[in-house]
Amino acid sequence: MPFTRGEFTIPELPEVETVRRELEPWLVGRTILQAERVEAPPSPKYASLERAAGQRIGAVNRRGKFLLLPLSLGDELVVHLGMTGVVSPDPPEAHLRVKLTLDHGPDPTLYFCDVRRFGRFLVVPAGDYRSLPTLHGMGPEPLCDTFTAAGFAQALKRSGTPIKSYLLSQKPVAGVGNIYADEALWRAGVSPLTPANRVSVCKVGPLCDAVREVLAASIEAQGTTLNDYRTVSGGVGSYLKGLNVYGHADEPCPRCGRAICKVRLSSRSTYFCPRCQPART
DNA sequence: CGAGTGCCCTGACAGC
DNA sequence: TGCTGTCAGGGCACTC
Repeated sequence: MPFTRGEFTIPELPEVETVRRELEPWLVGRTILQAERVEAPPSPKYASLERAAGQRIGAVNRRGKFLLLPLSLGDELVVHLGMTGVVSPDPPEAHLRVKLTLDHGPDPTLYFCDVRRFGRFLVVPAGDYRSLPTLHGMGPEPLCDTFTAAGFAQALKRSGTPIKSYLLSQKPVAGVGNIYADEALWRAGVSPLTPANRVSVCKVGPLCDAVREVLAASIEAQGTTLNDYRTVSGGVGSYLKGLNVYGHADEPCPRCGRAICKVRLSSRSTYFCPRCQPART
């Protein structure tokens, strides 16, 4: 689900999945004739991009917030939208970073626009994610059967870092961003500051469920929000309405009425209810 | 090696 | 009006 701030939409996992579904029918089977870096200096974020030329796109997959496009000559195109990345068949007015020329067919040019340059658009040997440590060490997909309470419990034992920080690392489960981490922890009644390996046993299952529910609900709301976003800026309100704690500092907790607290954790804004999410060991 | 910090990058916005 | 400072955050380099 997109989180709209001003004119920008922060891509969360559901939006990346939406992008994947849009790219699939467009790109699968097409051959990349040319891959160019535009308005961007050489950078690891666009590593080996030119290797994509001459290769056919075999699929459009997703892992967490990464898009993975296996190519015909043994490489893989890795795309991360970062904060402001947009993939489109139409040229952007500014901030164009990558241009892919495709073989014959509709919409023969793919433009990657990224205002804040947090995104990536690079080529690696297929499955070789050593240059992308987060992808390399990524946990199970939250909406797949591979994400289980038992496995989640095992993962949480491996770290003493605050549970929210650990969720953001993508290691215990893939695709949880700052907003969803706060919302899931609130739903489960777990303090974001609790060390991962001290989350009480009886809370692991609920937190596992909360992660799934928050992401599933956001996917459900995606269409509506996208429509609003396209029409005007109404998408902001409709999405924010669905959030219980994120962005609601000093407002009453929807569950107990106590004021929502805002703190900095891992250089991220963190919102929680001190009553519903007590810090206990 | 785990944990913590700060950088990247740009635009919106508040305050003076 | 126009300038300055602050905020936003996914991933990763760096330090301890």
